[in-house]
Amino acid sequence: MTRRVTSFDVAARAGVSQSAVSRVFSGASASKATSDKVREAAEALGYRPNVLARSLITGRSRIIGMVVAYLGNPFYPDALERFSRVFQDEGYHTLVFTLPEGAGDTDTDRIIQQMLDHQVDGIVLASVGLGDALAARCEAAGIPVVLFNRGQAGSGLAQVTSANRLGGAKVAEFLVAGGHRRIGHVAGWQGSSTGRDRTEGFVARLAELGQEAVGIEDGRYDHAEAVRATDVLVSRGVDALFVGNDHMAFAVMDHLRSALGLKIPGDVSVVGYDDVPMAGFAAYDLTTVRQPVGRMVKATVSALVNQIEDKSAQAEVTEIDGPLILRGSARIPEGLA
Amino acid sequence: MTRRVTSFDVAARAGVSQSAVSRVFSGASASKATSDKVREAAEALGYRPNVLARSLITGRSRIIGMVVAYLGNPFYPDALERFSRVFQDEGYHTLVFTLPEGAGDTDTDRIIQQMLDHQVDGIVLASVGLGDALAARCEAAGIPVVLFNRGQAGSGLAQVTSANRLGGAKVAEFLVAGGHRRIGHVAGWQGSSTGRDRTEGFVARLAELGQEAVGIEDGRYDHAEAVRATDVLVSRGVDALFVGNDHMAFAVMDHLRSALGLKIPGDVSVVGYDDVPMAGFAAYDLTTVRQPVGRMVKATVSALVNQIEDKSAQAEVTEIDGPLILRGSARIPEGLA
DNA sequence: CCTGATTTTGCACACCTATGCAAATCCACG
DNA sequence: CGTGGATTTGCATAGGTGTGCAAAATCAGG
Repeated sequence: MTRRVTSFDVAARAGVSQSAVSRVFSGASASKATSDKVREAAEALGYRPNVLARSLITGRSRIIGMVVAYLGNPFYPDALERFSRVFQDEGYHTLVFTLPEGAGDTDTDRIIQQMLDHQVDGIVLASVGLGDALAARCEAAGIPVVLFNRGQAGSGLAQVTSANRLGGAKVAEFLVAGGHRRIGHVAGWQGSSTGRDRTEGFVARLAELGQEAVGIEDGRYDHAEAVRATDVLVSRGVDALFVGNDHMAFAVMDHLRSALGLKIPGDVSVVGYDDVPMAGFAAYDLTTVRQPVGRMVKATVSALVNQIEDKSAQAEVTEIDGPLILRGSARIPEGLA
Repeated sequence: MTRRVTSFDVAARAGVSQSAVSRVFSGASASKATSDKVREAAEALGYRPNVLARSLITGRSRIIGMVVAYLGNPFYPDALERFSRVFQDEGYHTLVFTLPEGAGDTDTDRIIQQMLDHQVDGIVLASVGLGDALAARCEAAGIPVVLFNRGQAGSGLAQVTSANRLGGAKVAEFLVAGGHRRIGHVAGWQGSSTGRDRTEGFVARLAELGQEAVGIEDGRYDHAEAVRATDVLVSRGVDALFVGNDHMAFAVMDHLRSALGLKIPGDVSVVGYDDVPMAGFAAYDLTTVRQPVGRMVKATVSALVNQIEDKSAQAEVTEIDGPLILRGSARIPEGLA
């Protein structure tokens, strides 16, 4: 295999110095004349700047570390695909880090170390399941971080979520307006801010409307747990269930229909959260609160890039509102179409 | 922020030369004595070798380029997550490249160029939707490539697939044994080897059993196309459908039940391909051929790593057999439990 | 203790680009 | 043409590691 073409080769051919070549390709000042000569020579030789050498000296890799924990919930692959695309458009690339199932401190440390090794310019933490420790250490390492779909109160970290409290409230209003009087809640993991916020907004609005949940069970964003929670709530005679995310809602609906023989929404109305593509499939036809993935991703990227390019930029906290999508899994109040 | 700790700092503290430090950390020969001194000093200073500098000089980045096109089919996120994990264990990392929807040659070239820029050590092409051009150019660039879940006859490229022909044959046997006599096929994209192979195996076995498909329609691995195909086949009075992958099978089942009011498997049996997690959900309970993702991923990684570490290693072509998973979406022949 | 074979070590350079600094060039104006 | 100021250019070095080569150290054996 032939040797790589370097900036020296281009310089020689263009009759200028290596630094001139460097300046042309890094966008620094250069006269029209040399710029033209350099570009022509580069074109002829097939020259491309060596990203590694460039990163070595500038200390910027144009690589983003993306930490994910569980792609089984289809919300995340969707987000990941968009992230990759948007970052690509911004001239960054996405290095994926996967945290093992029951990730302990050792694993966390190893991941961080690996990200530091690769000198990632920024980090996206894209999973509610990631412990606070990880975020704290990234922060400590001096690398810009944005939490995606996950908050952390008082941490001073940038974060992008949907309007979870508001979303929970919308569901409460919708179910009450639908005439439900025995409402249960299979909550998102209460160890996560998204889970807690949705639950809080839901409960608060319910109270304002003069109702109280028949029961609240933590589904931990897990299929088996959600099924267990469903059993508990059904035994208390619920006529509607607000489920902490779509992924659990599918398990809940399956269980209600197949194992318990209940009709949806005849016997029980079900409302989810996320509006993943599958929610629109006829088999579920799930009424749910949409998380606007596209806008959330764009906001995350822009917040991160801001922090990278202007280290003094302070951490933004963004909340994006999403609509309640009406489908067939929950009784629809009269006059709402 | 404080300056990075370099191998010189460690050398100074350990009372040896920088090259000694380098040798210790790159596993070259070094006496026990210096090795100990160096490790101790490194520990004390918190030294870690600079990956960029190392890559710059060795020309090996320990980064794998992973090209994906569509994560909407849950088979791929599952694979991606496993890839990331297995590569991590092997000391590699995964840089994700996303190909836009209707990717033309321009996009393809750009992706390749970016992978070359980052000097990836190897490439995994993980999507049936990727054109042959991409694979050819990676090959031409002299970078080891493995096709995942995708073949390319006579290309000389390494590839890992499931036993698609055999899988198709299994479905044919199963449906015929189940007493079906009007069998239709919503095929996987016939522009891909996986799609073609499954169809071929299916058709051939059907012929051996003295039957012929009532109709074969290309579903192109797309929801809308699959629905269209279903309409065509139902109009010909099918009593069973073999669908080219689970992702389409869900759309087919939704359409059969909701739009056409047919019972599964009462009126029509449905069999899919992949056995993605969702296939086990009660709402679909899909009988399907399992693609053993775990083993396929391991085989892919091992084939790629082999090629990277021994450039003369020839491209392996691996086919992994997977079982037919019996569930409730298709009539089960007597005596098969 | 000496010799030859073997291992370990240090020196110096290569990898390729960005950038501070000073010299050189350019431009406009008197 | 001369002068001051603004731009452009080249020189030299930094960024941190791996590695060929020769010198030094170690070891075994007589």
